[in-house]
Amino acid sequence: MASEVRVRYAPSPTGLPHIGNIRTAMFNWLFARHHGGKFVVRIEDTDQERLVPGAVDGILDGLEWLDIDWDEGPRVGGEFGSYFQSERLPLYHSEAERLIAQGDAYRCYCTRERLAELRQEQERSRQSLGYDGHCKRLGDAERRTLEEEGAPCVVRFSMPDSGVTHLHDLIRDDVEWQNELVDDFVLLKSDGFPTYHLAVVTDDHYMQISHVLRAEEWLSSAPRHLQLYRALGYTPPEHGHLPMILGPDRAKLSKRHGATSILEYRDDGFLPEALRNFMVLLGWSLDDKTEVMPIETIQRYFTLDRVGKPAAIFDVEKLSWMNGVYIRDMSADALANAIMPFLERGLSSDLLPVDREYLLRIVPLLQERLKVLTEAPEMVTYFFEEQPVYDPANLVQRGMSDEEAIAALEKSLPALEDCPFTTETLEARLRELGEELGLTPRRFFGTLRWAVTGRNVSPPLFETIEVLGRDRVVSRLKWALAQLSG
RNA sequence: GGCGCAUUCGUCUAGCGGCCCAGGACACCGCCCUCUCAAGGCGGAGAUCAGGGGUUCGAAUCCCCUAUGCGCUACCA
Repeated sequence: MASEVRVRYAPSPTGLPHIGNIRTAMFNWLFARHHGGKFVVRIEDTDQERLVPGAVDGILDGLEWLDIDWDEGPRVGGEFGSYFQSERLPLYHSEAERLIAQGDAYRCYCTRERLAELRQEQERSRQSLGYDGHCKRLGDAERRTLEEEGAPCVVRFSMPDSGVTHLHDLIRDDVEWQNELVDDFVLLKSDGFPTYHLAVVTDDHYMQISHVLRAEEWLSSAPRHLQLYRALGYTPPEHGHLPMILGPDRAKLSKRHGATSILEYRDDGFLPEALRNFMVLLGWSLDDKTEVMPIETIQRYFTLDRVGKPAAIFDVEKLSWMNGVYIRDMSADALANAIMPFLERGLSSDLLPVDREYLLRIVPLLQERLKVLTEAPEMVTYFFEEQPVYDPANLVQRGMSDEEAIAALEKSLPALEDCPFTTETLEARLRELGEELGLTPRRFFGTLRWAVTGRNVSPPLFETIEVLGRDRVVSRLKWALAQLSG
């Protein structure tokens, strides 16, 4: 590629970005990293009415959490700033004025009422929708009068009324539109802010964006943008319209599809690495079998020719599976760090603070049983409780008599009191004891499991006993015995 | 209504004319392992490649039509 690759992610701070939006950001970022180019973030805050306070930080925090770094934009600056469109108004105005002077745009004084009526009328008569060009045909005198009156107005782009606009899309190949079918869209709103169309085209030009990679929902706007580039005398960047991500109901992702913001996935116990890996697979693939791969691999092989066209449905089940894969791959230390905030939030306060050394020994026991971090607190409570509370009836396993259960506990106590406390020695000793008692491992260990953890499922018994330590285990066995004989 | 895009197992996908009566993964089912739960291993079921026409010796792959889905059709992005 002759000139430098420069791509951008241009979110509008009207809310927190959902997974589809971030996936688009990530594809841009991957494209930039793959080509050794620049990834810029630009905030498209041109709709004053829909601005949501805090949205910008939410967006940027989400990117940072995913470790998607940007070379230019908010928080990092850059030579093409400002990276907030609301701070670039004079630029849009001068571009609009130029277009008016050239005859490629005109002021439109149509009221919202007239526009609404027009639309109604068009719908009624089943005509194609769109502005009818009323103000384009205003006479000079008429126009002057309105101007002198200071009538509110917008600036509209004057679309060619014939010919076709052609786009060679990097993902969808060749697409064409009849110019007469696209109406004279608004460039500048009456509040002086540009619309997306004007802002995106001028900024992409001045920020020297080489490739516009955005979601497919923008494909219909491409002819407008292409015509704008032409009228402004700019060379348009390459375009690639990425497949969209749909909710389980096949509709465009929105707030009602559960987790909306990217940060919610963090709070729901997903790892950024897993989410990233999963997201990239929505619309891109390496080959016919590789799915779990490090980000370096993804960056190395990320090319547009491996991006698919059809929209994808977001499947949380598979994300959870992949999260589990990533969890199993972590070091005990890293997992302990990742889990800590969830324990601090999910464990009852009297069990806090968590002893990190102790946690480090627990972590290997739950590592391969964890899918999402939020499951952790529930899985480890009995490691921290003084005495788990449960129905003593559970100590008597199915097919066992009360006497057998009592005997199992009574005989185990002295063994646990003097046996070297390692998984191996404990296992050898207790297996032997089980045989002496004539109990199947299933029943014997089942009883002990309840006594030790207060649960019917847990990590392997002997490991669990070792980690819990002699004092806790002995006292829990005594408690169990007291319950049964009491 | 108009315009545009899309269409391979329930879901994510491989496939860019013969390797495909279609491969992998999640989920599902079974077996093995086993002190429970997982993890892991092995196996199974699951797609007449949306439907119909062509082109070709040969089509999931190219062309046309239809259907369906989605997107756009705002002084929202």
